[in-house]
Amino acid sequence: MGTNILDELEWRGLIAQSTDLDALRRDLEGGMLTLYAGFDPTAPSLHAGNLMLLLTLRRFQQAGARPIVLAGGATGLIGDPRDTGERTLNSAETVSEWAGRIRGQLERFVEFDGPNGALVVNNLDWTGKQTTLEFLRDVGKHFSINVMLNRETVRRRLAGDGMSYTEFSYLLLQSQDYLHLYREYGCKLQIGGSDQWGNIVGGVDLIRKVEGAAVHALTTPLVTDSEGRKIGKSTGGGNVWLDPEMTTPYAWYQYFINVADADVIRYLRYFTFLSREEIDELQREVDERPFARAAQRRLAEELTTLVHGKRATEQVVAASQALFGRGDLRELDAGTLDAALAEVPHADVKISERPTIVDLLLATGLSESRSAARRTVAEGGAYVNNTKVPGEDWALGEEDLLAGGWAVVRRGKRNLAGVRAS
RNA sequence: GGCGGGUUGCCCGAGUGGCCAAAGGGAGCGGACUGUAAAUCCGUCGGCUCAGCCUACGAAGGUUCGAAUCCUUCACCCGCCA
Repeated sequence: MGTNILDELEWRGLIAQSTDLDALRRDLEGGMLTLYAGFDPTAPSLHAGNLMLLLTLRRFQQAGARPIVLAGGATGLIGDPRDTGERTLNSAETVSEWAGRIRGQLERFVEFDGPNGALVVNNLDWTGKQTTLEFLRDVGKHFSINVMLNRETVRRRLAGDGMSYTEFSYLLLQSQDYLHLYREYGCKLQIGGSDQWGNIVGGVDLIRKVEGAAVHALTTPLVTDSEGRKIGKSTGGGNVWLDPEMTTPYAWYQYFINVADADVIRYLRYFTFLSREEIDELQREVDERPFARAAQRRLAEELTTLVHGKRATEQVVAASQALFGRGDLRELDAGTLDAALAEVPHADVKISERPTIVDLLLATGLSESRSAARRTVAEGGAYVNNTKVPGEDWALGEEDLLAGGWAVVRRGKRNLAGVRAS
């Protein structure tokens, strides 16, 4: 069985911190290892940042381990403390709904068949019925306030606006989860992002104290781009979500095709299952022919296929080629335009109303307000069919229509939309 | 409960009666240069029926010709309390 999984993770750069790796290696060799990773429902969907951890779980499964994916129905009600400040509590209904949706997404990245088929659990199932007294006596007694106060996040928060008892307790809940999964399924490894290190070793300590067992912790690096932004934060600020309703497959693809040269090889290691040789080859491409963007294309295709499937990927690739290709838009036929523009925001307009460029930018959602649209035009950032629009009075006419009654509206270099005139 | 400090635009943060749609920084956005990259430079950055008007400096009310700035009340946050 795949005992070289740790070496694999190592060269991919997926190991940030760990407990005794040799001990983990021995456990991996000793039989089927069960491991888990938890995901809190803090939003209706997972985002690109969560994906790396999920894929790491999948790598372990491919190497013969049994993965447990945990949806944090309970922990999501409490909120993992972050440096920036106290979270706003979400209602129980909201968390429950989000947990359900996230659970559905989690299920897509692991296999359920076979001897090492995955398990999906929700920590509300064992935490929800626990009494406060049980919690305080059985779990709380094993945690030292002194140690907890020394945690990085806690210190930062105490130096700032403080922290509620609720969030302070989060560590105990997550630790208890690990203990529960150890007892129930013999789970001996928890993986998480490096910001989870404290929470994970909290569980490791708890298990040692109450069960006398040595279990493992492994974290993946927090992925930031070369500018220090978290992965999956689109330049607009919002997250890049797995849910196609929240981030279209086209937008997802575009996010990855725009990854900087300085980041793309790292991302290929983190997010794809390409071999070392294939990635080395792409590295050469980046070095020798950076303008070809071969690595970015591959990354975007792999990730779009992984999340949205092969068919959706073919469509967004075709759309991207049609819209970003050097060819003349007027040469595209109606079918190609229909397919391509279906992938980007689009709107219907009436040619008889002579919609101005401001109207088009607004209707397609490329601009958020008339002021913003006017500003864009004034700055020379508005284009129709790849031609710069001279002024805000410009209006769409019959002569501007492409096949199928389409016109391609663009804001800046890469924000595209379609308008269909009738 | 008492005392003290605080609440400004997406974020940080200056502003203590008019010159404030509000300094400065960050993020964002557009342009130039490029490779749908990075860096750099320039511009922009509440809304609208846009040389004007409307909304905005925790909330409500008040003083004043005029308030983010003064007064009152309220809410919330932070700190301290033998």
